[in-house]
Amino acid sequence: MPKGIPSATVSRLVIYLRVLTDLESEGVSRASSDHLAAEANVSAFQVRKDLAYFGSFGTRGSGYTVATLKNELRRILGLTRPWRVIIVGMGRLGQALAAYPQLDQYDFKLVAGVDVDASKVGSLIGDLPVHHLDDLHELVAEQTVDIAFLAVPVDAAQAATDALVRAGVPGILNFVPTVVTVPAHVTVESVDFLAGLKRLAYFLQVAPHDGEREAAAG
Amino acid sequence: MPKGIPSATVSRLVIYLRVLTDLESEGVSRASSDHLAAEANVSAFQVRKDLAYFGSFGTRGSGYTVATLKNELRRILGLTRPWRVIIVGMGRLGQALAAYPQLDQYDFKLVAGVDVDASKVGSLIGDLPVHHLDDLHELVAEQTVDIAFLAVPVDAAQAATDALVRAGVPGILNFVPTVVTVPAHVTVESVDFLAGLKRLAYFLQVAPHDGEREAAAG
DNA sequence: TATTGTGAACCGGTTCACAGCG
DNA sequence: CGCTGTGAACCGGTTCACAATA
Repeated sequence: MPKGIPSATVSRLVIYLRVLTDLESEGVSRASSDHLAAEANVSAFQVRKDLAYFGSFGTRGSGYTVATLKNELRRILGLTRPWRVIIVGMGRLGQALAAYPQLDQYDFKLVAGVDVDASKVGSLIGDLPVHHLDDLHELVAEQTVDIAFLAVPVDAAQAATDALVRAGVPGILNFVPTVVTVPAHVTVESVDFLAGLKRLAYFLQVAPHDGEREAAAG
Repeated sequence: MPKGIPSATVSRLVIYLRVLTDLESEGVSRASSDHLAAEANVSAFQVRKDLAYFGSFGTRGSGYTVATLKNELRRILGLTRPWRVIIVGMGRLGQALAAYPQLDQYDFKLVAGVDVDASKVGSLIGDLPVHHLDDLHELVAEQTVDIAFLAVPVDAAQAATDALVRAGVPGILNFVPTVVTVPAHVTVESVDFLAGLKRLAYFLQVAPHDGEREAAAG
């Protein structure tokens, strides 16, 4: 709920949630900040400080209850209610995303694909109905879309983004290796593997066989 | 060359390089830090400070020469010499990566795929020969592999990583939504779209229709 | 006694103002 | 005169030490 949370903290909360999910599936029911920290590759201070932004979830002397903390993190991250998702751009990447399992694990619900290719529009890809970009407005209104995966070619990225903004989609997960500009009321999170690859090249070049790094990533 | 460069700076250098490439293709030959800053969505101070870590590339009074600065950034980022890449895990994602164009644009050369599925090993996917994971050591030695794209299932990620480390691959671009652990002499950069998606959910939930964000991403 | 929760110190990156220079 | 390059101020996130408490 509060404001002023470092975005690095949010990234780590996502990791803690993953760790807790793993621990739970291994039957571990309690864990200390030390334990969580080791699994997440951060310091125990960091774990406690990150959690402290949102409240007190542990028991002094004995640590955290895995199931409880996991649920708190899901709640904090907004992963308890369903998010309705469309995929914009049903090329190779869009199709790979459409087939990704695990998505409904946290209530991300793929409701449709969008493309401009007449041979795709109207068909099903996987079990996703593909609509034309021109029909975006109705689609978004009817399906109350929360999030769009942007997976179009670079040249089409800004135009598709503008269309999403006009249609009222509040969140965009951008897979396109370019900067897209949106008004302040729209949230964009980027997943740019080319940028990651170039950073990697830099670190390799600067410290050949001698760099330590574990980067969070969009 | 120097040490102690903020990794955020490296991320931004990648963006500047992209901007400069765009400007060059538009026939723009000179640009000020103000101009670059606007295109990259950062402040002009930031652009100058980032560049200052590596030297002086501009001309006082008239800005930067696009072509020159672009080449400097390519050199700084290590994008002038070829990088030899293998893809580990030739599932849907691995295949999408194998087909990605633009990769050789900066001299990233896909040399092979790796999988454990007998029906894939020995075949060509796209034009990539697929080897068995057990033959990784020879493959890496023969092909002098610099970078591995890790695109295996979550359960197999750490084991595949260990194999890459043993085989002597110095850099890993990790697409798997999990934390992989490596010794200090190996560099890992992660591209985790599920993490990005969860962060997006958080920002949407915390500031419904009222969040500004432009995230860098792995 | 063990481990959390947190105010304060520390550190590093960003912002800024201006000196340096074409 | 304009724009770059940079030392210094500022700010925010991380680290730490320790008080609180089961």
